[in-house]
Amino acid sequence: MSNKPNAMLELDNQLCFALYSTSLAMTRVYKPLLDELGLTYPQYLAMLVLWERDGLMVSELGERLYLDSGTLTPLLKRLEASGLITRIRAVEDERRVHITLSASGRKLKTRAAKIPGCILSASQCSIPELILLTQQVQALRQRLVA
Amino acid sequence: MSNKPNAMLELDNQLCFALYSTSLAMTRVYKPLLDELGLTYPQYLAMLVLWERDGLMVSELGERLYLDSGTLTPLLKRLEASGLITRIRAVEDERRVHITLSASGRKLKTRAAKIPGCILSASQCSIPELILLTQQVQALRQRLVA
DNA sequence: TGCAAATTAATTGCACGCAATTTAATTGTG
DNA sequence: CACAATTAAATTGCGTGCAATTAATTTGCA
Repeated sequence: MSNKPNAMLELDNQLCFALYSTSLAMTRVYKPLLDELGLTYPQYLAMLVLWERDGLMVSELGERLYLDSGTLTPLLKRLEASGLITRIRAVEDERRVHITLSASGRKLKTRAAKIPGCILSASQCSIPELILLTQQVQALRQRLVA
Repeated sequence: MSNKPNAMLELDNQLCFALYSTSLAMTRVYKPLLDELGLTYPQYLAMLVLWERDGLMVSELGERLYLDSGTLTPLLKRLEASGLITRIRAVEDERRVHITLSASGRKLKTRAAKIPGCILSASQCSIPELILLTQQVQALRQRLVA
């Protein structure tokens, strides 16, 4: 910053805009890679969660992704329509819906495996630099949601 | 990362998700502050640009914000409907539309002046830490758009 | 000069995010 | 047991982002 009167209001001094514009830039880099898999970027994030742990409820998926059912329900319906997941009401508590990978949903993970390397090379970051930046941004997120 | 087989595909190892979720968390912190001004977060960004330099063309605004006319045209129409800006076709080149602040658009800057401080306190960051993180994220953005 | 190429916004269609509400099921309390 | 409170997901409505297309204007070149 500086001693200019409104330096705090300048776009390029704002962390929020750096995050916003960089996140969108990241999504644009993913786009052609995800097009090959038939996924949007938020759908890809949901698949990442399910590849780690299958059978989560919608609300558990939402906690992992910081998204609510208003966002996830239609997104998951599209993944179901694509044949990647199934949405099944829990018998023990019919309010809950469990999200389960289909065979083709599990199989897609192998095709997705090359994506992180592509992104790494596009970001032109060293691995340690990338890890540090990730941790710093995660730490900021934790302070913001508190 | 680690030596686990799919560590690169784990959600919490991904810089992209850190940026995405932190950017959304940031927007949620802004929401109540911007509600008072009657602005959405992207509208606020557009106003930040115009408070720095008035009379830009749509495409110049887009270069600053990394957004295209498909996003900006409807956003700017809403700002015009709110009475904060005017959209005027340039006489020298009628393809161009200049965005100009109205009196109330200029005046809104004084009410917005307190926002950066609120965000700073919510982010619980020291100023030097915030500046450094902003620069690192901006540098990543530059590499991604290249 | 004439006219194709390029430029600038606007439009269309789709997929998010999210606030607010609704629906359905379960829990807790008297 | 009854029934209000709570919980989980779905729905509705609005404002982005963005690809693809369109419309209007200007530029550049034969």
